Amino acid sequence: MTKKNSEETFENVKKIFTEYLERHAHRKTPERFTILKEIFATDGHFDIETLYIRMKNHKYRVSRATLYNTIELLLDCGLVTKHQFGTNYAQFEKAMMLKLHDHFIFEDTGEALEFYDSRIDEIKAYVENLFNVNVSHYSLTFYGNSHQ
Amino acid sequence: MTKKNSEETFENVKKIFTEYLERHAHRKTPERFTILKEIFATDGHFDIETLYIRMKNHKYRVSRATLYNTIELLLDCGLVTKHQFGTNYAQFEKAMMLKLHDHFIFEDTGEALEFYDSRIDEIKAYVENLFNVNVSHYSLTFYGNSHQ
DNA sequence: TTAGATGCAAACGGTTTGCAGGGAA
DNA sequence: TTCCCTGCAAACCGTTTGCATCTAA
Repeated sequence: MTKKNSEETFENVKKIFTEYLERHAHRKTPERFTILKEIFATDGHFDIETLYIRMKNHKYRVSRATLYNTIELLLDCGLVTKHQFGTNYAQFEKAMMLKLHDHFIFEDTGEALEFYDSRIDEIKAYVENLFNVNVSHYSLTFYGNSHQ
Repeated sequence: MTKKNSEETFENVKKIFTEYLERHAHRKTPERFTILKEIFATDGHFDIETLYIRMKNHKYRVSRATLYNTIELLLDCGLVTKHQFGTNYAQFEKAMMLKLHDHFIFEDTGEALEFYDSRIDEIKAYVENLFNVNVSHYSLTFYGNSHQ
């Protein structure tokens, strides 16, 4: 992806967040946009502490309270997703606009690989029909190790 | 299921645990078997605090430390499974010997329904082949609400 | 007898909360 | 000017740990 493209992508994301904040009468503070920028500038999963340290290294100091607060907004407007890979702390990642994806976690290192298999959508439809419910989101994670 | 049958089932479970403890040179303490019994006497999910209180109500006092310790053993020998349904505390349930099952969680109440769809095994095979890994376990959970 | 297990309470660590000060609208 | 938001630090709470005591083997 070219630099121009990723800039365009971030502009889209910024617009989505801006509209979300306006729609909910939330203030457009510089902290909120800086956090959004930091999240979209890096790939992969992160937890709050990692994000906190990363922003400090980039000479931008925010409080953990603001990070938790802002992540909540980003989750609510769908720009970030939350994972709980069997640990007792949450991990996040920027939302994939193009397709949903699921995870394989290496049990020894915690490293995450991503995949997508459309059969999950069939299972989802099965569940919605079986229980007469609406599924708003789901989590599919495999855990294991290298073959031998 | 008759009373006789469920007693037989618990005898099996007790035997599995006993053999596990012997194989690993762990002591067969009364606490460990009482905890196992308490877990298999009730259905559904539970967390450590709930189990702790339930045992207290049954006039059997164990420390939380022993509960955490014993749960770890039960997980290791496959008699109990652990879930982390997006919260920051773990939930457990006795292992289903007959079939694996997955969950639908009501977002408002936290209530859990269980289901099984064999297409998950196809996805598992796909992932193992894709990444050249062995999957030791997995987690599939849908979240949502009643249809209207 | 003795190494491993228990119970208690303190420590730990991620997350939440209360509040004074600051800044977006 | 208003009152929502931020930063800080304390509180919170599920989980882990240290240690004296106990007990299964």
